[in-house]
Amino acid sequence: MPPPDDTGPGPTGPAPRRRRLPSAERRQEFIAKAIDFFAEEGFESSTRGLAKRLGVTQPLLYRYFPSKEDLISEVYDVVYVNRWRPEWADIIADRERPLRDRLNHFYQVYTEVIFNRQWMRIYLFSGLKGADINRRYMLLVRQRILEPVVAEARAEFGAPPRPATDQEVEFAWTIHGGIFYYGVRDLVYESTLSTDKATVIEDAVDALLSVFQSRFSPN
Amino acid sequence: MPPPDDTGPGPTGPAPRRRRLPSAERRQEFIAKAIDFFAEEGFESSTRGLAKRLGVTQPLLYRYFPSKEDLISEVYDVVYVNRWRPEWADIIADRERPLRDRLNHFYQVYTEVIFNRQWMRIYLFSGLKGADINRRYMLLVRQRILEPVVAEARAEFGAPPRPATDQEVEFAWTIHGGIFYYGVRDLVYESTLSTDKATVIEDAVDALLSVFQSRFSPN
DNA sequence: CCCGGATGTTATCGGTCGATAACATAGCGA
DNA sequence: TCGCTATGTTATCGACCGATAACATCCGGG
Repeated sequence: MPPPDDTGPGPTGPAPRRRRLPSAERRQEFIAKAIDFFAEEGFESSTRGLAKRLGVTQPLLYRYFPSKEDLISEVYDVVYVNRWRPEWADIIADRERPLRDRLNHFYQVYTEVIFNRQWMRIYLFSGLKGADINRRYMLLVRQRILEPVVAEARAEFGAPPRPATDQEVEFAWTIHGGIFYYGVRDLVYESTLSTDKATVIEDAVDALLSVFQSRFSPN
Repeated sequence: MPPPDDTGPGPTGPAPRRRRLPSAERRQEFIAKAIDFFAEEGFESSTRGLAKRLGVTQPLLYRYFPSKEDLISEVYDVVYVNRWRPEWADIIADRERPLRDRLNHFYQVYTEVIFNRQWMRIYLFSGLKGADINRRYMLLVRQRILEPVVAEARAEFGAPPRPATDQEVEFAWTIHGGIFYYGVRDLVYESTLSTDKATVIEDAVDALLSVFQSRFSPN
């Protein structure tokens, strides 16, 4: 007494044929699921595994992407490029508010984007693969986030404007990396973290400000 | 005019047989090279690639390790367990010296161990594989390093001794993670870092102390 | 000197990989 | 409704994977 065939015409027909989708939608679907898949299994995982998760056959992937590496490149683009928000820089530069508020606000919304398992794992996997996309991403962080943060700290504490020194940027990296690593411990290493994100950010911002204050403050 | 055979008897004999080594030494050699190999290529790389790098045939590995996964476990042991120095805790606890000196000294010697490409990459690879060895390592860091650091900061700034709160440990993690991430950027992402390690550590320790001072200091 | 176990190698198995070719059919325009 | 093309599938290729079996040789103890 076999269960009724969902779509097939015959008795357990040749295969329940998949509904056909326009090319653009299929691509989107493939990339979205590929992010999940590669984030979980790593980029060395098989295209067959991905196809299975998509409910399609493996050769179909090759109609949409010339090679596995091309698919991975598109994954990078969606994760790194598309999720960057230009308005983050505005939050940091908004001198209507105290710098502490701005930094807390920035890290709050920034971590809303990067503190998810897919983003974190894709980032770590691609870095280990040697993809220079990570270096480009870090250059973006330095230029759009950290150097502005140093400049704003100078202004906040009454120091004359001057380009951020390497040492100052490096310290901003340390705080930034500390927050980032909190996300890694939570989402990749799955440590059970008892302190909430907002508090961690506030303490990190505290640390950044108190060091920059002692460096930049005229008194 | 063929070059003289190094060891083989015949004219380009069947294969220049590899010198035989006692079992223990061979094992050591295999594990040491496996650390290099897997650190560079990832744990998904083939045992044939490793054997090639070792100059032996691939099945020989299986005389020394029952499976690839067993070999990887030994790699973990050597990297994580054997390189941990119990005396690190002594540096932190030595109240003869100012806490700032102790922390700078500790992070100086700690990073001498973990700031190398093999350690960093093995750590990141194993974490992404879901190996709970990372969670155990982080527990070690928390108990042997971070909780003592918080306790010493309490003592240094005249606060009554009390178990470190989660929030305090989490802040110590942020600073610790910031230093760690400096190593990742240097050795894994191969960013060209212009500020030297000692300065980065000093600034990070500054940040830790100034925040704990404002929390613990009685005045 | 010789023999037997330890230390290696060659050969190979079944499975999986990325990628391609050949074939099938859904579904839209004429 | 017919037919053509885009969207799928099945079948398969050559390479590589972890692992095992069978064979070869070094070398020390008697």
